[in-house]
Amino acid sequence: MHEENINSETKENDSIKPSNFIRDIIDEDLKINKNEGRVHTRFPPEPNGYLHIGHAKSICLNFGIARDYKGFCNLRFDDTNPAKEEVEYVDSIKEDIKWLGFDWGEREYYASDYFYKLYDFAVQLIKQGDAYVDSCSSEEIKELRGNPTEPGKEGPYRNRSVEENLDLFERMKNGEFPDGKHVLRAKGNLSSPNMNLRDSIMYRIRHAHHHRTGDKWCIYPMYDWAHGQSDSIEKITHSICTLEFENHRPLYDWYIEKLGIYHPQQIEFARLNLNYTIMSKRKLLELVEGKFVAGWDDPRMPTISAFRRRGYTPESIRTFAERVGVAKRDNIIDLALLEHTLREDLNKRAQRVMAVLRPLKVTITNYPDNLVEEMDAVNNPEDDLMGSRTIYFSKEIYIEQDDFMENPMKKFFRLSPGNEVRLRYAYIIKCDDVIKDENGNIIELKCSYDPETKSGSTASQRKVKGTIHWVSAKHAIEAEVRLYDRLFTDEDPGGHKDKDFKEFINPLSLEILSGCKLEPYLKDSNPGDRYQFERLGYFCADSKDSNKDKLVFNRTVTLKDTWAKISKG
RNA sequence: UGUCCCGUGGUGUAAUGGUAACACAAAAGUCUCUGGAUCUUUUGUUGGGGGUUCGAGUCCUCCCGGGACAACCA
Repeated sequence: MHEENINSETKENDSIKPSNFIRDIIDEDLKINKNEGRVHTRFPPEPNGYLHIGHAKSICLNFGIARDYKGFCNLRFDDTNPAKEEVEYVDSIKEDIKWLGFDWGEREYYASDYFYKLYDFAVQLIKQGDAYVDSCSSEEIKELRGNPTEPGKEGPYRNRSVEENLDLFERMKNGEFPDGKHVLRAKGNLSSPNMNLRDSIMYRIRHAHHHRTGDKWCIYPMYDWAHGQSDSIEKITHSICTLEFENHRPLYDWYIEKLGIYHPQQIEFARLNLNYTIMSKRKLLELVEGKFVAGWDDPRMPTISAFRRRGYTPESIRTFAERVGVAKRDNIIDLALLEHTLREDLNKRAQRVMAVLRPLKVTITNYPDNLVEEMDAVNNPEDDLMGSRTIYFSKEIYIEQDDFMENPMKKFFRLSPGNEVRLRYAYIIKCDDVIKDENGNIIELKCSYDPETKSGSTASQRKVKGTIHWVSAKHAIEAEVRLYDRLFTDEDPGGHKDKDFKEFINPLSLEILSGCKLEPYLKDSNPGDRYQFERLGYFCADSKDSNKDKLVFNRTVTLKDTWAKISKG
């Protein structure tokens, strides 16, 4: 492995602690010594898909608070629905959190760890008359629940005796009934304007195999019943979740109070939305299952594993999570902000290298046939410690097709007939002749160089307007390069009622280039290594497909390209 | 038309009754052997009405707008 400093941690600006309303609440709690001064959060993913950038925000929030307040953050898998959950997801979630740079220590928990405890809590509520077994079908329950403007109605089973409820519930647990036969419900308030309080379902019967408890259980707790009690068991002080659970908070509090157990505080914040991106796990799963992308870690996905594979650094994602802030209003963050934090980080750390993606052969007619010159190239102008490397120059080189224009438009500073350009770290060349094939395609350029202009020489002061990158033909190595662009053409692909989000998939989101010419320095690159291809962008050796025999690079992000703006407008 | 939540430049976030700020984006310029980076500059903001106050983005009130909620999902 090239042990560049890009693979090591760099300092972030976390000397300035972020301020937000949640930290304000914690500060106030600490002031009155609530929870004996403890701060304990948790990150509670459901293992039913891969984590995405929105989860990264939540991870940074929860683990960041624990870190800054010298508290703890638990990792707790919310695995209460065996139908959707898999160990593959558990493993990927752990990997992603670690990669982001957070550590849950020994505190890896599962809601399923508490199934017995939860069962006992349920028995307690039944005995108190606060829960009952309902034998209505789901359709009947829905019917009786009413709607936001009309109160619900009492069903025929609501006033069963405690004994009968206890008996039925135990038999539910023992597997005496088929799926859907009964449910356990909280005895709430059927006319509450908050639908969540209208006898929320606590348990349903599911004869299903669970990834951790196997076939031990055939009743599974619902989210509302499992979550708050799990928080309480773990003595979580601040249970931070997203806005859609706001209406659930009264129920969260109700269960805790009825049970008389430790009362964590639920606080809701607005989830992250990114333009040109879809964040719904259901839709992401649809993209994966429908083969619209190559998998959860396809570099076009907004998942953490995809960002990793694409070449994003964990630091840049953490910085991003900090910059987007935490508040309660709905937001759509500009993708440009994420790309900015990425470039900012990569600019400081990425090894520079020259690579020609769409090669155009250039023969330097007045250069000696067999001469090879060695030149010194700076590895990172932002970091002297990264040193320099040797590059090779010879009579035949490749330049980028985009760096030549037969009929240059104004402000085109690169190569054109009769014009000069500097070859980075080498000489100034002039285009004398354009060679075309029978179809009129440009296949080669004949140029002449000015021997007096070698980089670094005292006589090299002559200025030309443009500098381009190049690779010596005889020294070049080949690679496949995958150019990734945004997956959707619409700013809000999921926001159209009349159109399916998949209609907005960008047909140009992936372009695969083969036969790209790289400077030989890259031959030892390892999967995951990140580079800046000068003047093009940041690239990362693909972690799955790149190897010694076939190098594959993913474009992480382009450099800012003011020329693209000029040439378009 | 029930309950809850939310409205600050184009996008986000801050200002905790006292000069509306920061970042991104956009635009102009500087510099440059990366049309990158750097540096400089510019544009542009408190949803509306009423009230309290010496003073309101902030407190009160009404209105307007947006979002969430009627899975045996989380």
